[in-house]
Amino acid sequence: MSEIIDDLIKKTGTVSKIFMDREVLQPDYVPDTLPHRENEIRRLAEHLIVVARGVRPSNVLIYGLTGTGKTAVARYVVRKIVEKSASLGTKLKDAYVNTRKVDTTYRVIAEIARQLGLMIPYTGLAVSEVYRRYVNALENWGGLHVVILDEIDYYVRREGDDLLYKLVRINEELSSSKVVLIGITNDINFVENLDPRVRSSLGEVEMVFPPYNAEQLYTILKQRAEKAFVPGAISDGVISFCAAIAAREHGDARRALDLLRVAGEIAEREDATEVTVEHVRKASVEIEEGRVYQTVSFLPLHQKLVLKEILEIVKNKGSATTGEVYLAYVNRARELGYEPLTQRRVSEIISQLDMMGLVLAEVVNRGRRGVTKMIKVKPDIMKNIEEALKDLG
DNA sequence: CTTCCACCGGAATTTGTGGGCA
DNA sequence: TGCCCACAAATTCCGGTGGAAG
Repeated sequence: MSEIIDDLIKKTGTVSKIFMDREVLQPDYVPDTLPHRENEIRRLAEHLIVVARGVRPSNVLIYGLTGTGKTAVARYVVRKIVEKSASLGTKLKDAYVNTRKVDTTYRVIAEIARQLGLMIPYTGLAVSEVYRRYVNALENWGGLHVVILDEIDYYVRREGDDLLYKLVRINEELSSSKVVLIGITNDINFVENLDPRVRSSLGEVEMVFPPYNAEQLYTILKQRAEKAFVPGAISDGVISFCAAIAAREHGDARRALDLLRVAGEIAEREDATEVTVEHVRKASVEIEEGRVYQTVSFLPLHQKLVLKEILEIVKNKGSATTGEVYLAYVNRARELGYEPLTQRRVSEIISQLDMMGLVLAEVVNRGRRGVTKMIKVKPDIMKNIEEALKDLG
């Protein structure tokens, strides 16, 4: 046992043969330069720079698929301008909220207020109270608050656009201070469901981020790789292989960087001196397997039970329906001494499992035999799921 | 052409927990 | 102390639905 630990310490404790600075490849790392986004940076900066004269710029809406640098550009530009504002003597602060992670109205405003320096308890207050405190704090402070709302499409889909409406009109309540919104979304169509007033205000300025192509991904990876890896530990060919894989999957730079990092980690684990194409292939598999295993093992009890029964039925018959799964689930739950959930709930759980990519659930119409979900499981992840489900016995 | 199955999925409501404020 | 609040999971209620069987 202790040899294993010693061995690990030796490996990580000594200088790595592969990594020079693995931080550079972490998803939350914001690099000093963002290649192929120079135009977007300039446009956003030009738009926001009027804050230097104490003027409030109009709100901005940024579109683009995942991993196209929307968040990085927005945060980068805002950060730079806030840094500059100190020397210009303008009062400027920023707030960044990912509304997919911070996913209720209360938590979004609370988070914005907190980043202005307020102390807001994480529950107990009314939403309107938090809003009031935020407005008061803004008035007392008398500056300009740049608020970045990331992934707002997810938020609006769940909670509606009431909060957005309030935020968009917040300046009417303020005299000494101002708020600027920068909205970021993956979904171009989501604006159509917005209240017209919100749409026109938020969309005063719109920016679209196109996906990266393989060539651009290559330069991005190359730039990071030079900082992240020991010289000679990775070749251009391997980098472009990563870029090609990611480009095939909609030009997602985050994916490409993940791939590079995990490939490096595998190489390190194997005690290799160089990252090879083979390591990248393994990384690609490992990322997927790890994702499946992780999501399954963190599933709550009843979700696991449902998934288990789905697997059971699919193994026998190739596919399952909601009714079959529910029946099997109820029996199993009783057997184990748990009170079964209702069918309505189980139906929802199946939909959730589908969204997580663990099963494929398609709503099908079987004529007189009713409407149900045809549930299947991709054969290549079945073993992974079973492995993660072992503890259910 | 009509019926009618076996669910779907939206909406409202409940339950239980953790907490704020005066 | 009493009243108000947020929130996730679950329940209750119920109006659809679309195509194979009749």
